[in-house]
Amino acid sequence: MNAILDSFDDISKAAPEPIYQQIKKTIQRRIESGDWIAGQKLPSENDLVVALDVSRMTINRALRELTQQGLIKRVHGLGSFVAEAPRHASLIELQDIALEIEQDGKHHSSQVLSLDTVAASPQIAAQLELPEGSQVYYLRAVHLQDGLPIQLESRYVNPLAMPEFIGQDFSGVTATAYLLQQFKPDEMEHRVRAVMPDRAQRELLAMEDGEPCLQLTRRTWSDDQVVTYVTLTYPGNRHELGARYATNEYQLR
Amino acid sequence: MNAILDSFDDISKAAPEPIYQQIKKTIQRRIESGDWIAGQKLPSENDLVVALDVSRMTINRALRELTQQGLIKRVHGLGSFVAEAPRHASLIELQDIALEIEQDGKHHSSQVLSLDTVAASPQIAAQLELPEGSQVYYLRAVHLQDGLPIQLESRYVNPLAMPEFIGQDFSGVTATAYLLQQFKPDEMEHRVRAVMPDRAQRELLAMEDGEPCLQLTRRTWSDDQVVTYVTLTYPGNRHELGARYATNEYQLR
DNA sequence: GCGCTATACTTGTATATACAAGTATGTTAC
DNA sequence: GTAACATACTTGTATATACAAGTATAGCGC
Repeated sequence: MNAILDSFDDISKAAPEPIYQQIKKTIQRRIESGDWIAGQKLPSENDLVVALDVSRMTINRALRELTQQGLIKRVHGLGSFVAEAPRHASLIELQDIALEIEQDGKHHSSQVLSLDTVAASPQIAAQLELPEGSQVYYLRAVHLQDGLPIQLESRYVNPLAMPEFIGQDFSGVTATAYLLQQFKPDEMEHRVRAVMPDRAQRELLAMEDGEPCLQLTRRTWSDDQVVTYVTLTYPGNRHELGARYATNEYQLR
Repeated sequence: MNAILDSFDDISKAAPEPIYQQIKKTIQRRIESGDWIAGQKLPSENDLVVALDVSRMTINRALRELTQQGLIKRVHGLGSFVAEAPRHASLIELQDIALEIEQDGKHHSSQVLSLDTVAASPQIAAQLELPEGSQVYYLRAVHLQDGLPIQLESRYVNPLAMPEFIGQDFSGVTATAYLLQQFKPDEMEHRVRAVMPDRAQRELLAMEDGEPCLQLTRRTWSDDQVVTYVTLTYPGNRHELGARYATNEYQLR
């Protein structure tokens, strides 16, 4: 146990860096170096109070923030433990096509192809977690960047969750923007595939023969209901998904 | 100003929920409802101490955690302000192919096609941020899931950053796993495209004619150097990228 | 007008203390 | 043996207090 506490040599109250930060970094280094392994018990707050001659609140703050960062886990009444190593996740950001285009300094427009109430096929009903044959809203639209088609939107909406959807005018706002305004999603599922477009899609996207598409499908939950199930199809040669991040700009809990 | 403080009616010291939580939620609701707009100044800690009859440390904790969550911004000596609304980001997780396959309960194997030192083409040199014609390491490998090819890896490695790379044996560990073990990336860039494979790729991936591929390219930085630039090619009909998240499992700062 | 200083207000950090509440263990009563 | 209880140790929260340090402003001296 003393060996563990010895790790905390270099805590200095005179240093310009706050004490709680120094404690955090010390622990963080030990964990990331693999020196302390997952599940291992950390010294208790009181142990550290004695060893470092620092107030318990200061130590509490350090450990609390490490917990928020996912490096350690704390159990009320039991102690603090090194957390399992997080999955190494890399992330791609997806956002509303209209925003994305306009951030590029280009002009976005869209064209609604259809907006109807239809009976859900078994497949669609399953995706929306509704009984087969339920009435659902179905929107089809093309999004253009400087006049060139760049995204095909095929969206099913759960009328129980979004009754107003059918009456909206989507020439001005995108359905994505409208829905995000209406509710706060609490769960999302994404899939990205490469597919060959059928002829109708190829024509709508003004694509050459033999060109593939990037296809993104997304389901969005709110209140344990699937609100919307959307398939976005992009011409493979005209669009790519991507992002660049500093690795501490995002966090997975 | 009083109108703002009136929002804090429902703070109860007797409630089972901690006071700092109640304060956080109250503020969070006001911000998310659009009631308080970006840039608006919040009451100071001392204002809240008086208004809520709560210790300053409790309020400090609430505001500090809201800052960590990105909902507010605090300026030392000035005050606390409602933060700009975060971009609405949705994320896809990418991870080592070997891990992904084995988490699926399937068997991963890989085959190194080549591992050489080559002169970087202008394009490759640019991606690696090296002078044209630099010597770089070049690895090509196929990854198989239960014997079926599922990923083609084409990786360039900066020898200045990873001199040991060329001497490794990648039949046991994947290059991804090896590199992640060697250094901690501090920045990453991802792109996802749909492409048609050339004949060599099609054969390596055992694909039918006319099938598209999902192509992911990634650049990884450490110490402001590009360490590796990799292109991963997946058969479109055999693999998709995806993830499902509760929206508060990730966070973008 | 210009520059300096004093002042008031803000957030940031650290401490000492207190009590609540969860977990595990040992002990006692039956 | 088993159930109830006591105890020791842990984290979780809340308070009162103190000082440091950043920002803006008012007022003063010149």
